Amino acid sequence: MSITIYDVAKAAGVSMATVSRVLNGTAVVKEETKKKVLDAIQMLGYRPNAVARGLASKKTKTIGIIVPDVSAPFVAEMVRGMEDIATMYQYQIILSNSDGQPEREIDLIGTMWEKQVDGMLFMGNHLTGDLLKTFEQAQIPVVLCATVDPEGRIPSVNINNEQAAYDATRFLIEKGCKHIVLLSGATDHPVVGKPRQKGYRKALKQEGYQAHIVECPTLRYEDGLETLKGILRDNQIPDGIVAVSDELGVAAIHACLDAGLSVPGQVKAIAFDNTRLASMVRPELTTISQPIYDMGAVAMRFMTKLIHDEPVEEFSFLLPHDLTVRSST
Amino acid sequence: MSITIYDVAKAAGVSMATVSRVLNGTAVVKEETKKKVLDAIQMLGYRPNAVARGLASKKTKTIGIIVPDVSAPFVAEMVRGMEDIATMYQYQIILSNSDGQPEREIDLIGTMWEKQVDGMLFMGNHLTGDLLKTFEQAQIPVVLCATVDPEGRIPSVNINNEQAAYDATRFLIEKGCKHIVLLSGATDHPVVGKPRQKGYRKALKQEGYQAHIVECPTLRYEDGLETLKGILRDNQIPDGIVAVSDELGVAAIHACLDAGLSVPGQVKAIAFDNTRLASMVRPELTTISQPIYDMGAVAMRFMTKLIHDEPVEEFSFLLPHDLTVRSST
DNA sequence: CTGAAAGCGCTTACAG
DNA sequence: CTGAAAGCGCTTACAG
Repeated sequence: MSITIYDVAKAAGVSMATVSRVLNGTAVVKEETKKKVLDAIQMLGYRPNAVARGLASKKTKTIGIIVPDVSAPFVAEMVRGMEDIATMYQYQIILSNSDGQPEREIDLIGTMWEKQVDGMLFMGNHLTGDLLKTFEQAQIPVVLCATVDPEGRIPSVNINNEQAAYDATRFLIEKGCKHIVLLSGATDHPVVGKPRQKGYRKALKQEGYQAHIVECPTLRYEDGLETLKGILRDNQIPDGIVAVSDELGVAAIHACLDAGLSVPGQVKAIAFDNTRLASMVRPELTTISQPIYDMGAVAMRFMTKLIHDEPVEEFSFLLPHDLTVRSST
Repeated sequence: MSITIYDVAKAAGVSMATVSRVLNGTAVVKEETKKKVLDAIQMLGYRPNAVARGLASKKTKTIGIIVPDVSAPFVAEMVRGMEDIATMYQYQIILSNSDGQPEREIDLIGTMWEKQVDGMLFMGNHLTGDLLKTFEQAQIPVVLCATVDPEGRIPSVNINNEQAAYDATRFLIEKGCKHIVLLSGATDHPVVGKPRQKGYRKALKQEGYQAHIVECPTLRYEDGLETLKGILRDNQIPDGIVAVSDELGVAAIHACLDAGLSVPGQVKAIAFDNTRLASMVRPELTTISQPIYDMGAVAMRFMTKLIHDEPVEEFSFLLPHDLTVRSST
């Protein structure tokens, strides 16, 4: 049998309510009584049962996090940011991977709901109607991270993707590139698709250059390599490449080098994210630096505000991005 | 107010106990009654409160995971393996980062204990006495992952690090290398230190070659680069490098290239882990492939066995490693 | 400042 | 096959 609040109360010669009060600091307790309680706790090695507390107080001090895949570096770093802030506010996290599958996402929301999480952080692709409905049913605060709700119904933390893509493209233009390919994610993707294509197009249009958008099935290196090889094989050799992830950017560099093209001499490459990978290639990758860790941290901080009913000014956060220039451009 | 089991019971015209039984399948329920209950659940959109269930049943269906840092690719992939198996067995995970700090590790164990996790998966460095004592107090199953207990008191999942280091070194020797440097972790580290140094030494000794071990403060790229530059600057140019992580391996390649040495022409490099990074460099990195995902999966699978008191044969798992040959050797 | 008691939403012997 | 009731270990009005 483990030690309960009852044992502590008995040992200290007070009521359970009093023990609870010193534990939670929910009311003033005479200094002397407090000391007796603390001593008893110490002596017995008592640890409060958070599950019982959760049932009684209807607050579990845990936040659910749903992401497509923790093993992706971008996601892992974001989760780290979330976790650090959660710890700071004495919350723990329940983490689940959805692989971006809508049914799984809904499933996970349900399970977390059953676990009575105090809030949920969500990273995904499209916000389907079913998803929104499930969030609504769960009746707990939700914050999106690196995920946009085109209709702004749910608070979210992102960068300005359109502007970032514009900046990246513009940078290549200023370096003298005229035939710039965009290695894009799925066109209908609300983060790595549409808005970045828009920013890219805008920059080209200003110069009257032709757009050349290629969708990659995923943002992973292997797919990037494949896609790029296809482009180079068709002899549509660009002089600039904007890739929507560092992995695609590295793939771009390698595909060019493998084809005998010099980087940044003949082809310049710029990417998105500034994960650690960007500096682990030669030439090192110029990239739009996203504050990935901060995005997770801000999302979690915002969550704590929502949970504690603190006043909030903003609703959709757009964190600043930056251009980290290295030797691939 | 949310819907409780009481509401369902009333709607179905049965007792709470019966609802509980159909929910958990803990006893046979007449087909007709069952249907009534299921209909009521459906109609009301009832979801059982897992916290209340946890309090009553003393099982929370959650596993605590403590790792140094999820944002490290090795760790992230391992965690993914854990999570997938947990999902398979209907468990959820609480994830925390310790940054390898002993006090923090002990703290986290305490918090997870309060949360009544059914078991804990632990990845860390040294198993201090305090740590072991805390595990013991918590009275729940613990499994180590990519972490060794030199005295075998706690079940664990690893590869045979000594053998792996031997294999890597031997491979370079067979490729003709005579001056092989080991880019090692801290010498007293029970995973990336001692055992790998031992395997390395053994392989060299067989040939009568001289050992040259250099400790890196961390296993990260930046430190590897720094360390390697020091070695090359001292004009102690090796013809082979064994690095204990892929990041160090990539650093080795780049340091050599930057110093005008050809890889694998003048210097051959081999590393550990086979994370995705290994194939994202040129030349691609030859590396000891660790079944990272599987290590996490096996550890979690073993945990489910411990929790359910299934008979277990083994205690310390040594998963097979492999040598993935690429172009850096 | 402190205590007695109800209640959080389940599970689980115990009866029948 | 099903129900009534105790109990899991806390918190929280309510009294005093």
